Amino acid sequence: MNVVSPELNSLLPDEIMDTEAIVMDELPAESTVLTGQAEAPAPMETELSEMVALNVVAMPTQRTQALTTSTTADSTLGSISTGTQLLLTSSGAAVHRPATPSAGKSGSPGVSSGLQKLSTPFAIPANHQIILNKVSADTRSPAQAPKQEGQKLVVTTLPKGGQPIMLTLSHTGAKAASVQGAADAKAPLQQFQVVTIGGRADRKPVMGVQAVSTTSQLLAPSQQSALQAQQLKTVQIAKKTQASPSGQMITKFIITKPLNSKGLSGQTSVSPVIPGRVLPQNPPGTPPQTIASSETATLQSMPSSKIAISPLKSPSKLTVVSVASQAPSSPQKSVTLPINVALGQQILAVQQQPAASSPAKVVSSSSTPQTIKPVQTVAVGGVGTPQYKTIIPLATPPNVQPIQVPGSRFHYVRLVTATTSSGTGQTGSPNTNSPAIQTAKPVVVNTAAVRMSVPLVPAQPMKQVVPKPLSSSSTPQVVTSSQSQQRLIMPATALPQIQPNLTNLPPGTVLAPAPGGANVGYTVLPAQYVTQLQQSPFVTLASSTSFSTPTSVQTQARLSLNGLSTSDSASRPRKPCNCTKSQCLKLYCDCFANGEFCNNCNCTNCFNNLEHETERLKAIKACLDRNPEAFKPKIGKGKEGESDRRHSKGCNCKRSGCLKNYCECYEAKIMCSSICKCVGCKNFEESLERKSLMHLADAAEVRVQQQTAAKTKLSFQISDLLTRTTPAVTSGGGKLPYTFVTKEVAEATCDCLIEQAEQAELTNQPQAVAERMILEEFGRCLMRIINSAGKAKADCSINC
DNA sequence: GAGTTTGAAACT
DNA sequence: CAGTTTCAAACTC
Repeated sequence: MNVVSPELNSLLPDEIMDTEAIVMDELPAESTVLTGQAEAPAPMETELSEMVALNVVAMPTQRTQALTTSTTADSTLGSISTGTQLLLTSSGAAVHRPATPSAGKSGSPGVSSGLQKLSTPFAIPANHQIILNKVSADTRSPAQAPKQEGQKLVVTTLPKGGQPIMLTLSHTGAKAASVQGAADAKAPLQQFQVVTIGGRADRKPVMGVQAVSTTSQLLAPSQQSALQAQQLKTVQIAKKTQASPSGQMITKFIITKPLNSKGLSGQTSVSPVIPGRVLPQNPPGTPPQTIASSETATLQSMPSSKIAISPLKSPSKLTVVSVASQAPSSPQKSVTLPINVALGQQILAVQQQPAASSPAKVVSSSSTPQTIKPVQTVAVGGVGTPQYKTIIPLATPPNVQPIQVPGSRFHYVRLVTATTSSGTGQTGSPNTNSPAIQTAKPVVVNTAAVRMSVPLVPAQPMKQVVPKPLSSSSTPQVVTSSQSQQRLIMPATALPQIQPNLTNLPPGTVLAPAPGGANVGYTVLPAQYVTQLQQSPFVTLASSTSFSTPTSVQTQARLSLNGLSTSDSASRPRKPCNCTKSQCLKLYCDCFANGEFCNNCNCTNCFNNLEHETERLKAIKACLDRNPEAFKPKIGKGKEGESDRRHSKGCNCKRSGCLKNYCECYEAKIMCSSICKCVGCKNFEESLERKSLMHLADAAEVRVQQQTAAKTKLSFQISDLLTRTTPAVTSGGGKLPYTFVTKEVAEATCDCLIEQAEQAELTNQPQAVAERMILEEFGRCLMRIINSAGKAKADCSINC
């Protein structure tokens, strides 16, 4: 499975891609010890054959089938008895540990290099489905990042006293050990994903699970701290057990890596973004946090899916997490999760695809709302710098839409919701006919090298973001921390039954929407984008629900975008472009240059959208070839002793004197610096022209603000007056008919008052005089209304 | 709104 | 790297 198609990948700059591969091949069927092909090299550096699908079929005896890792569709299932611990390692060491000594064969001790132990065995509930899409790549320092071969992925369940299922995706052997041991401080950190599927949200999370990477074990504590050792990620999902059509209780675990949306674009869908919660990232070394989900999640990745990752302005990886409950009527369903990341933004596409009719694949689970812990946090283990993520459940309309974030760059997010499954579960893209999915394999584990695009933009401080909760049942949570790259997890739809639990999701990790689920998808968005998301027409933030845990909302550092706070940029929606010839695929286009999709623009023949991903990626590549820093902010911090903000390249103005918006320095409200090559520059500190212009600009801005405030105030006053006065139209009474004060009348009155205020201001009238003029005008307006009403009343009495 | 000006981006 | 062209935004009327 390709994360990025070879064609597209070749277009991406090498420096932004890094590969981390874990490949697990088929595991022996009927084997308690499941061993994939150790050291399986990634077929391609750019290829992710990293779908990890673990399908556990819980029979009445809670038999668990799992652990088939392969790119092929013929993987067989291993049978695991109830309460067994399943340990998978990509290194070929997949160990099935029976809970009881006689329950099964003991796994190879060497396999559990990174997985130390599970404190308490858990029974595997039926009908559990989890899909984890794992993207393991250090996007920030790809060149320095050795390939992660020791990644470990732990999947466990927290059901009714059962036993956890643990998947360890680690490459054992001298190679992995040497790599890990020799990892320098810059080496990307391995990440753990622990997915816990529990029958109840309030159940105790897998606190006893300790996952220790090989690197962590080899390194001293101080080294681990420096390296920010692999992070344990725990996801607890409360599930609901439900019988499959065949009558079998099925627990499905699917762990996949991001999929490329190519070939799936036609089927992709984007749902409105609904606020969810902000999940703080655990600092390195902190115990994993657990989030309980209220529903059973069935997730399945499409093997052919790809993920296109383009340089991010922000080094953080985007994580899309989609957890949806599957409709009972659609036992067979698969979800394709195309992910595209371009221009520093990460485009996430999640698409459902019908799975082949395999009993093992058939999973029927109805999402059941369950009590969820009010405060849940998801720690996102970023490499080097932890990152918060915004996970947005995707809403129903099955289409793909970009999410625009004005003022910020690289915010592309493709949201594809898992559509409600039909009886046949036909919602998938025809292009994603991967055998692995169509052929129902109980367990498919694929981990492959991922060549990730690395954002070259420094991390930005986060602004305070308070996503609006969507449904009352959902528990959106906002958790902030001092960490940069905070992100929110936002439910896109009111899906009471869904409460995905995501903890410590690694950057780039994608959790696919449950196939046939309740149309729920999750995408991770940087917190700084939330503001735009709330404003974007593409994203509907439901305000019907309030956070159940308002106290969890914490103040976040404000993001700085080109020197402007996120709130500033967010409050000023980006202007729509008017490109006609560039197809919005060149830096002429502000949308493209800002890493945004065109949205509500006036452009013609626009290719800056999801429908032209290939062209867009090529354009991005071309831009980066010309200028590797093309998508970096132009306004950065200047040299020491200079202004804090300056243009990275400097302007080249010749005729504008750098006092018009033609000048990028002036436009950014910064003065020209020594690196500018402008002629006749007047944009410097002592410039009288500049001061004059600034003064005028400030005065104009103040005037606008005052007018706006006055208008708002007067409108409110008029509205209040009208609402407090009971309309009374009596046939013969003396009361005036306030019903004549219509909206139009009120607006006209406001206009009159504003006009009066402007006149007072233009004539430099003192404030007291101005207020008097306005009040007098208001009185005249009232009199006119009264007179008109009285006249109309008289006319009515005559005519009627 | 049409036309002009401007400078960054793209191209040679 | 420099000169030229293209492009879209800013600006003017």
